Amino acid sequence: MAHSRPTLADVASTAGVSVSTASLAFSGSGPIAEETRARVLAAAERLGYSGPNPLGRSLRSGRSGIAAVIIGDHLRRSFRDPVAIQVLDGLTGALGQLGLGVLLIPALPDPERPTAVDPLVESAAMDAAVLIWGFRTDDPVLAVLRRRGVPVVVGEGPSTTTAPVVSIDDQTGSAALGRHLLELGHERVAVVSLPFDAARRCGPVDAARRAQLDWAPTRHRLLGLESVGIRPTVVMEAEASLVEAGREAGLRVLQGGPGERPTAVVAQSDLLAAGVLIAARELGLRVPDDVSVAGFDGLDLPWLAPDVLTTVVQPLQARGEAMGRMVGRLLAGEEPEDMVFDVELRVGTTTAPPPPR
Amino acid sequence: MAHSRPTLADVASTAGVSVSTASLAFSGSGPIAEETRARVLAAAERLGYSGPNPLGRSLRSGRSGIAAVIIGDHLRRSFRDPVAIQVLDGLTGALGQLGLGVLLIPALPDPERPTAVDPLVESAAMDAAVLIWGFRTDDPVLAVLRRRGVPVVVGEGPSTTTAPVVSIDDQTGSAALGRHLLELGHERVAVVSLPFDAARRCGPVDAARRAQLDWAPTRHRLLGLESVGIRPTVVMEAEASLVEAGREAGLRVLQGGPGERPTAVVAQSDLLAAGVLIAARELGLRVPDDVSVAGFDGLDLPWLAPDVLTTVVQPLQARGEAMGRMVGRLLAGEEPEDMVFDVELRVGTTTAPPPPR
DNA sequence: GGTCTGTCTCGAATCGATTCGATGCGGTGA
DNA sequence: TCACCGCATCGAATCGATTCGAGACAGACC
Repeated sequence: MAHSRPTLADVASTAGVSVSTASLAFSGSGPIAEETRARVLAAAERLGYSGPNPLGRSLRSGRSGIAAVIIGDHLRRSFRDPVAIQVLDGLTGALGQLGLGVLLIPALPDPERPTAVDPLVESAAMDAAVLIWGFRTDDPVLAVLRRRGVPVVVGEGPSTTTAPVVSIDDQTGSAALGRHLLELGHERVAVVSLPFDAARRCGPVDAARRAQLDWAPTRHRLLGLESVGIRPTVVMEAEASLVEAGREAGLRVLQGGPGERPTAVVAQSDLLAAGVLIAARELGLRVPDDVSVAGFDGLDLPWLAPDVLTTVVQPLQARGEAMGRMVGRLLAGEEPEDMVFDVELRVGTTTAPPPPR
Repeated sequence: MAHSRPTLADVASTAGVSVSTASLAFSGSGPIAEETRARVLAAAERLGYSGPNPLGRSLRSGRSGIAAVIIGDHLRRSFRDPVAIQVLDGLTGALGQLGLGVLLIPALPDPERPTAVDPLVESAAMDAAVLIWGFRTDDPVLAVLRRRGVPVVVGEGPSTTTAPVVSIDDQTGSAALGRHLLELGHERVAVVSLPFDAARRCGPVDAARRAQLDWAPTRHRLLGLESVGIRPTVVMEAEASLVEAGREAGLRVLQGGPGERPTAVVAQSDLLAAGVLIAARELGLRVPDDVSVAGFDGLDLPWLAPDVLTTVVQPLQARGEAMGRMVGRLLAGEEPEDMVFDVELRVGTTTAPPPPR
């Protein structure tokens, strides 16, 4: 007591009341005379007691006040994508409303021990977990959380789980974009895709690779195009949703003469699309005169000015907030349904009819 | 016991041992027969017991295994800056090594109640806190943490505190950049600065505003230029370290004819510099022929290609890691000194001698 | 005066683990 | 044979709070 921080018991004895009364003075859950309360608070002030220790409180209540946000990648890679940031921002806001803090866990899969899981996933205190990025259908993280009995919300990830999923209507949005390109008259459409899985290869996709496709947004956005009858001349898998990766993929996709190369490139994210724009510029191609470029996400990319990207707008922050609210419902004992947000095609200046032959 | 999750006591009684022995089987801190241990683990497996409850463990050990990372802004604003992301990435990595999780707290100052503090800062369980962004010298967050007795490491922030600070040598780096410009022959140098404080105005800085300058990197980078004799023709404060803000400030700074406008613009971050480049392009100015532009941070900005920004490179991830290690030393009871990283001038293609008159 | 009601306070149990000191036991050396 | 030692195990205290049921007391009413 001399050295360590004061406890509620110290405060109580200083104030001349019992521990339970002192507890009441802080929590306010129960009848207490105003005068007594003031005496307790004064004693606390005097001792430099700064409120009930959260650890003791947690143990008793069984709740830690923490929601884990688990990401299957390095932060420096995932969070260079403004998409992730905005979702996270909405999520922390909504969780904050619930009184929950956000424990950030970058749960990198270890290629050498694929079933191993970050120790924090295994043992950190958490009332719920949100998987927002980069998980496989059979991800061990999911298994560990289930074993621990932690309620889980899945942001972007496998849909074949027992956890509720908050996602966007990738497929419909992609289909709308596809129709837009068809109406403009495009026949040779190339796709620069998001990664297929954690392997993060970069290169053209063949049938074998296509069969491995495990990442939900990638698959749905591809299906959307195909659903309106577009057969991509090539699907070029990018290493990550980053400008640099889009540029690299763009350079490979846009090779060839006017008769061979695609007249339109659909990138599966705005950052990839920005990279493709840069690649086109480097190759001396005019957008949209020589080639049309479209993205996905609806980011605000001022440095593309004066170009305005044709893209599919998704509600990023709202998606994060919805994930947060779903955590709340899970904790309230409900069994929420999956949730799908609508998206909207926004036509900019980067798509136009294909060049005449 | 029927409904709730099994506890160590359940496992112990199932295995036919005492609770303390069962604890030993999991923690491994103490002698235990291999055979007994196996029996305990088997019982745990049978009951679906997934390891000791972190809350109980925490209460006993007095440690939560959590380090708070506190940011004085919305995530969607701070984290759109790759600088913040890379620092955070290094930080989480280093804290992970220590077995600490990262509790992310966006502690937005409430303009109506400036002394109020996010409830999580007030009451979340944490073994240490790292303030990485956007704090004033007399920030109430710091006061609350001190009252709670939480060890604090300051990333970018007030240097006049009792907490150790991990920073970079802004001033020397800025001075090197200043000398580079002087050697090229520049006389009219404008500055596009980082925000001065949380107020986030955007506009030219007058003496009164200059006196309010409370944000360490802004001040030091300004001092560095002045220390080599550069008197900026104007200091234009930007709203945030973002491309769009840099563009806006750049448009205002680059007004005027060849004889009036600055021949060089020093932006206090690479994102701001990128915005200035865009502004110059929009105004029909060639870089570096008509105007030189320099930044700070040393980011990888592929979409500026073929330009390569002249900038001051700072070790972002290493800085984050150092902050993490400093937390470790604080927890070990040491009293670490402040830490300052060196930076390095990297000359790119965006600076050249001023145009002849 | 006695009883009842309502308000305030208290003691003790509880949350789930860790840890320290004690105990029992088989084996060794004198 | 006895004292002693080390290993494995156990019991009980402990961490810091919350909460429930019980008790004390004052005022109101019959």
